[in-house]
Formats: sequence, C-alpha cells, structure tokens
Amino acid sequence: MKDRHEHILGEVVRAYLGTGQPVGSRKLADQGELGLSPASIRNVMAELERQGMLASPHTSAGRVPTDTGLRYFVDTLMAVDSNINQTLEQKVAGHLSDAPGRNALLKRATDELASLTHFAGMVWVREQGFDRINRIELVPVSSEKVLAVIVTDVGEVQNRLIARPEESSEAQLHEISQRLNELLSGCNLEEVRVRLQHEMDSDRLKVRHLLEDLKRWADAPTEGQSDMFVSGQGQLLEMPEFAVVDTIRSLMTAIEEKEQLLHLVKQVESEESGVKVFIGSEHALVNMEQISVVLSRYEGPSNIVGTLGVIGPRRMHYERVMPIVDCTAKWVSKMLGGKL
Amino acid sequence: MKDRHEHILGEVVRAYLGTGQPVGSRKLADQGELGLSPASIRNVMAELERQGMLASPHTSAGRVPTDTGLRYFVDTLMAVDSNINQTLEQKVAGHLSDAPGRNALLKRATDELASLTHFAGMVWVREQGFDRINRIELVPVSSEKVLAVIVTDVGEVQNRLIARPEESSEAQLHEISQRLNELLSGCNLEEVRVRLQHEMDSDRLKVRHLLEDLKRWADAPTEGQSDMFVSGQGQLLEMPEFAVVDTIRSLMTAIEEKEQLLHLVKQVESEESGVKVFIGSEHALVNMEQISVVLSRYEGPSNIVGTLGVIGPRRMHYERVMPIVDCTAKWVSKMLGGKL
DNA sequence: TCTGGCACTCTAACGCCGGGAGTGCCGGAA
DNA sequence: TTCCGGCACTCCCGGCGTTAGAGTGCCAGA
Repeated sequence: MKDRHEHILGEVVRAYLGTGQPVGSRKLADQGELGLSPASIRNVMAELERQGMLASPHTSAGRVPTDTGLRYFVDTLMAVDSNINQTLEQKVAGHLSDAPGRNALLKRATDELASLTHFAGMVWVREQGFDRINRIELVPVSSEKVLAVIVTDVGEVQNRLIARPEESSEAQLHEISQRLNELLSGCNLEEVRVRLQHEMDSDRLKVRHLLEDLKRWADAPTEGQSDMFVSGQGQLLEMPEFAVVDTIRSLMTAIEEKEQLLHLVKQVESEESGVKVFIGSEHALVNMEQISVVLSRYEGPSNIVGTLGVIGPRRMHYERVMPIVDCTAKWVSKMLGGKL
Repeated sequence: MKDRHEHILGEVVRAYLGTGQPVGSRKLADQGELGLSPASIRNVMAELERQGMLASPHTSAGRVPTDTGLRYFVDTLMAVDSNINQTLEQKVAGHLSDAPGRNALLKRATDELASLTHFAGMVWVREQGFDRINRIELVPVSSEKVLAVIVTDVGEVQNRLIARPEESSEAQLHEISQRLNELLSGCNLEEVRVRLQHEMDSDRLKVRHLLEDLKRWADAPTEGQSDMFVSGQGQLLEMPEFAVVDTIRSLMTAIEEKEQLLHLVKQVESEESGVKVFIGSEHALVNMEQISVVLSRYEGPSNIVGTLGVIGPRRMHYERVMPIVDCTAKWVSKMLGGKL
C-alpha cells in the first residue's frame, strides 16, 4: 500500500477511535496533519473504500474503518508507546502485589483491567486436574469424624471429612495413615480405586467404612475446575455505541453464558504467547460486531493456566489497551509463580 | 377499605402485572370480572387515586398502581397458590440435590432462581470467621515442604504450605504435631499468636522457621469471607421496561458494586425469617424505582448464613415469585445442613 | 346508586420539510 | 501527472403540525 494511503488510513482510524463517529474528508483536512485538500483526501478515501479498508454507513456520512482497516492499523500502522509501560507497571504491581490468595489475585487483576481501560475486565483460569496422589493423611477432628487430607502431584490439597472408625485412638489412626500411604501414594485415580476395592474385599483392614468413604471420594474427587471473573461491564454502558438495548443484551448474555467467550479463550491458549486482538466480527460473537476483545495468556505454576483481557468497544485505543493487558498478564504470571 | 374498592384495586394490579401498561376503566369493564360499567369503575379509581393507591402517568393514560398500592396488594389481597408448591418443590429439589459442593450448590440455586422466575437470581453467603482452632496437623509433602492442616471450631479446614525443618523424619514431624496440638488446640487466634511468640522466644523447639511460618499464618489467616452470586441479568433486559439505557446502567452498577444490595441483605438477615419484598422505591436503590427485590434468608450450619432471592421488575407476579424464593431458600438450607 | 353520554386532554405516530454534512466528479492550475 | 476548487447530488436528522386513539371527569337521567 502506498505511503499516502497508509497515512490517511491511519488518520481516519485515529479520528474514529476518538469519537466513534464517521469521519469526513473536511475534518481530516482541517485537522492539518496531512497538508492536503479535502478533495485529494476524498480520492484516497474512495480508493481505500474499494480496498475494503473503509466503509460509509450512507452516502453523506463520512467513512468508518472496517474490521480489515482496523486490523491493518493494529498490525502495521500502530506505534505502541513503550515508555508508558514504566508508570503502568508500577500501578499494576502496586495493586496486585499484596493480594492475599489466588482467587483474590485474579479478582483484583479483573478489577485492575477494568479500571485501567474503563472497559470490562475478564480473567479466566483453568486448574488442571491432578494425575496422581502424593500422600494421604488422616487427621482426627472429633470423636466421630476424621479428616482425610490428600496431597496431589500438582501440589494441590484436597480435604474430605469421613466417618471415624469406632474406638480408634490417635495412634491407630496414624498407623492407618501410614498403611494408606504405602498402599496409595504415587497411584493415579484408577489405581486408587482398584486398590481400595481390593483392600475392601480382602478385608485386611477392619476399617471398611473408612475405606468406603475414601472410595467414594476417589469416584468423584473435586476435580480441577475452571472459573471466570468479569467486572466493569457497567462502565461499558457509558459508551454511546451501547445506546441500543440489543447490543447490551447480546453482550450481557455472552458474558453470562461464557461459552462463546470460552471459544476465544481456547484460541488464545493454543497460541504461544503475547497479546491477541479480536476486532469486531473477527471473534464471531453474534450481534457483537461493535465489540473488540483483547486477550493474553498468563501462566502460573504447572497446574494453572489461564487467559485474561478486556472486552471493549471496537473503537478502543488499541495502543493503550494492549500494553495494559500485556503487563497485567505478565504480573499475574509472576505473582502466581511466586505463590502456592 | 371497602370491599368494592379492594376488588377493583386487585383487578387493576392484576391487569398491570400482566402487561406493565396503565389500565383504563374500559379494559376492566370489558374483562367482565366486575360486572360494572366503566363509569362506575372510574369513580372508584378516582377515589383510589386520592388514597394514593393508584396514579396516572398523564390525563388520558389509565391508572398504574403505586408502590403503596402494590404493597397493599401483596400484604392483603394476594392469594398465594399453595398447591403450585408441589411441582415447584420437585423441580428445585431435582436441580439442587446433586450439587457437588457448597459453592456449586449456591451457584445452582442462583441459576435456579433465575430460570424459574426469568429474572436475575441472587445468592449471598457470609461465612463466619472461626473463633478457635481445634486441631493442627503437619503433613509432609516433599523434602522441603510440609503442609499444616488446621481444623477450626466451625469445622472449616485451612491449609498452609510451610518450610520443612531440615533433616526431619516423619516421626519427628508427628511428634512436633502432637506438641503443637498440646500447645494450641482450643486457643483463639490471639492466644495462638502469643503462645507461638513465646515458644519462639524460649526456643524450646528447634524449629524456629516452622513456628515463624505458622505465626505468619496466624497473623493473616484466610478469614471467613462473604460472597455473592448473581445470574440471569440478561433475561431482565428482555422486559420492555428496560428499553431505557439509564435503568439498565443503574441496575448493572448496583449488581456490580453490591454495596447497595448488601444494605438490603442486612435488613433481611436481621429479620426472623420468611420472604421479604421490596417494591419499587422501598428498597431505596437510586434510579431503580421500576425494580422490585424479593429476598429470603437461608441458614446453613452454624458458621454459614445467607440471603437469596431475585431482582425483577416492579410488575412481577409476586404470588408466583414469592413461593419460588421461599422454596429455594428452604432447600438450600436443607442441603447445607446435611453437608459439610 | 349506577350508567350512558359528551366534552376535554394528552400522547404517540405520521408525514413533511429544510438545513447540514459529505460525496463524486469535472475541469483547470501547478 | 498530481492536486485542488467548485458544483450538483444524496442522504440523514430534527423540528413542526396534524390526526387518531385512548382515557378521563362530570352531568343528567334511570
């Protein structure tokens, strides 16, 4: 593409991002950036329209960049201001560094994304199920209950309250723990089930009830689950493009149902890394052509993987939002890595 | 109030609940319920307006019940259909009974409320912080890490990964556990802190690091927190009264910020029990005069207390919604009581 | 005490019109 | 060849007046 064309496309996009309104040739000329008359600009704009970079809502309404146009801008024309990252990083670090737990951290990251961008922030986390169990311990809780503490190979801890064998002393429990460890540590779930069953059948331990309870756990352990935090949807409604109730409804439904968003998240997960932008119809969310989504993967310790980002209007300032998402993802990764 | 007046007020409310539109005298007369001419109905309606039960948006627009009118309807006129409860109870029970955990249960209750009423379902839960610790156990995890499992007096289990004392055998850990139990079980947090400090100072145990780690936990344990689930906001937007973006914004903001809603929840918590209705301006949520909130308390085991309900349009069918909320609250209570 | 009738009021919907913004194209100038 | 000023054209948007419809209040008669 010719230099002049790129230049003008850039100006159209910039003007559009600011106001959300179609931009006409006169506005660009008056603005003085280009040093060209409206007429010349018109010629180029007509050309750009033919190329699919611009579109006009109707005859006398100026031009609006198409998804392709915005894509070209983001990929080629946009200059990411990298020294904004200094102060940005401080802010993000300040808000995230003292989060008291994993969920609190992710929640804060969501809020941080929302408050920095003024759009809807979104954090998705998937906790991988464990493969094998490392260790199992019985902790007496009361005269009727004992707590089974199971440590898995991904460092996760599962608790299960089960019935205490009658008239069992602490020493006996301790002994049972040891035996269970000999029997089960290093086993995957399937093996655990088989061995427990076998043990129950052979009735070597006179603690059937306890084994049965454990078996019940092995049949349905609380597996690693996925979770999603969203915040700041309210702010989105401030944008004039959401004056139409239809768009709002689609947006809210999409956020609530999460399935469609999951599809995007999956795409980002498979990507190696970095920030990925979905502009307008690129994300294929129905009725949300006016919405863009900016996502980045983050990585915690081995068993945690996730994606975070923002949902905003198509006309967002990508050069500002992308570093924010990038920076937040990096910090979340960092914080997660240090924890657990 | 006279019989006829009550009768007509009831009819106006019923008609209004169905359509959300102002109702005129002719409509009521045509409907045939009353056996009166429009003119007579008009007289009564004028009287009801003077009493503050009805209001007219403008001269030629029929009447709409005021908050007072709806309140009178709900308190006095409304007949709750109690044999709807049969099938209702089955539905609720079916969806809630096999929830795999507390949070899953509450999330499902939210969804159930939303799907039964087609409004926004909302569940609020507050977990009381524990008072004393019942028991503490050290579970070896790896050569460097040991897991402290702390069981509190409310039956809750807290885990904390801490550094393992160098060259400690399992037997030694077990011994340390026992000593810690002697030292700490039955203590509240303050005492735990003091005793740990004392122990560290006297250096009787050669496991300073471990004690320091524990102290760090005692300084900031993961305290009982409160949480709120909301779902089905999207459905609310289907209602014609949400055609105005302003109302939507207020609603979304209220749901997101939760503070205002918390105020309502508090009111319901202090109530003894049963379903409580906030009609229109009664809940004092700004800009949400068209919204009603129906809440009920539920009760779990000793350390869990909460409130659930729905947020819907002012013109909801209270006689249908109130049993739903009631029934859900009862089932959540029941399910929670059986668990943990 | 109820009812039919009548005059009155207010809104929502419709069609119309003019101003404004922007375009495409053409012919002339650098 | 490239750029620019000018001109005719198109289309949207907001304001205006009109009208149909819905509902009311009140009065007089059964």
